[in-house]
Amino acid sequence: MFHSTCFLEDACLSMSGTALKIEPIAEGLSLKARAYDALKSAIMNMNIYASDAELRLDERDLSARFGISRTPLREALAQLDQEGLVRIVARRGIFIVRRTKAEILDMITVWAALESMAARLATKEASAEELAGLHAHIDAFAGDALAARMGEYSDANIRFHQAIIGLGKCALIVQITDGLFHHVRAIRQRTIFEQDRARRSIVDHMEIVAALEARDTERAERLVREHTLRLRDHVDRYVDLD
Amino acid sequence: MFHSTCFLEDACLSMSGTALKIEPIAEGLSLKARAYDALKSAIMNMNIYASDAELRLDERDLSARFGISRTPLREALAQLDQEGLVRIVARRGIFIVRRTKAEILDMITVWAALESMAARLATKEASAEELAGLHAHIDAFAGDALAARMGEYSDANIRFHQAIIGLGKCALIVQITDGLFHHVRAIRQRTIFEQDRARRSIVDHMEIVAALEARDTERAERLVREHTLRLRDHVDRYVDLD
DNA sequence: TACTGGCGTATGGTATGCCATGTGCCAAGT
DNA sequence: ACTTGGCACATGGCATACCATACGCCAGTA
Repeated sequence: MFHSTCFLEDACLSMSGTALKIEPIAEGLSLKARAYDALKSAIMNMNIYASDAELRLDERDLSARFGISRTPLREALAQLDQEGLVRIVARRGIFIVRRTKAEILDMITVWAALESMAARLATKEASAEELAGLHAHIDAFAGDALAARMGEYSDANIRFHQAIIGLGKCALIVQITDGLFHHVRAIRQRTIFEQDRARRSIVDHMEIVAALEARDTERAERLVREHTLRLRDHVDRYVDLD
Repeated sequence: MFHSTCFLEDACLSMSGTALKIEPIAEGLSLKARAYDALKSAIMNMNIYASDAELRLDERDLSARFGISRTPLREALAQLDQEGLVRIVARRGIFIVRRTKAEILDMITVWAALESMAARLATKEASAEELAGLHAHIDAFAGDALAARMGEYSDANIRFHQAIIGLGKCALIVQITDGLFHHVRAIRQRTIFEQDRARRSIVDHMEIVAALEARDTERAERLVREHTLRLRDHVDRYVDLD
């Protein structure tokens, strides 16, 4: 099975000198997948102050606007429904779900649990080179550099946390946190400018890297957990949602 | 909105003396939902030694056997695909996914991370009565009673862990672990009879309850984590999958 | 004015048929 | 005997039409 594919790949390798660049040809994405991506990014980027009317979707209207039939669109919506981004109610409508503050707090809690476990695993599974790579995410913002580059810091911040999660080498932890990514990034972006949180964040990160490189499993886990739970407490106290 | 529904409920309450028992009438489940449930339980209960031919599903055949059209069946299959229970390949077929040992280990790891976080939360969120309720899951098996009731123990074991997770009062942790439930239960059932694990499990559980009731957050978290990671190590070493 | 009942419309659910493409069979050629 | 080309069939993707029900409008009644 798959012989023809193998031949094709072999041919490509052996012809590495030519300009021939075989590629997937078709964009490869099904209408369902494209509709899913479009809807997901639209929902994610939606203004949080949208009116109730904007929180409602219509299958026929959307299928017409995407230029596809209802069938693949419905499959995309069903997937978003399962992920909790929308809620489909029979014969009533499809509603974009507003995240409650409690749900945001739960997401941060789960993130704390999983990233701290990943940190624990990283002290055992990650190589010295991999751990050293973590410095790249924080060194650029050390000391005085932070103030000048605050704009970049928020993204570098979340990437640092994702990098730790990756070094845990647990695919399921990566998968679950990826699902929470958009929400957690949004809340980190929103809070990073408050109360000197960025500077304190950097200090925490350096301590975390030190613990990881010292292979201090318990300390690495604890520092990561406390770091993220502090974010949780901050959101709980000072951020106004709903 | 929903006025008629409210009237109905009020009527039911005020007529609480009569034999009239209004109920949902229709089973309420869509064909998609019913197909989903049927397929999920069928896959979960499938013999792990199924032949390759049995690992393949056919939309038309299944829709005929369920007595429904392909559309709701496809939606059910798409959901199972997203959950990772099956893999749908365009114009190739639908294949039941065999879990690799690495995936099982990842699930146990995530369970450990989330249950230990739940235990941490439970020391702060759960009432004394709620924590006392945990005894019900283990007292029946204390001491000599265990040997006589091994058959029941496996289920009581997993229910104990779910109870702790519930007391963390974090809906998302409950939701994620529910998704892992079937797999983790299966592996616990498979290993509980080995190497006196049941008896040691009981001891662990009693210590965990003690730590929770003492509101010792760090200890409760650690005991739960270590308890589940021991299961992970046991599976890693002694259980033969794939 | 307030309530009721029925009917039309909107909307998600379901059934069905066609389409594009991957696979395997089989015959023809070497 | 082995390769090759093409055809038939299998199979998931997609389009379309119809169905059942929730909601709202509106006339009719007291």
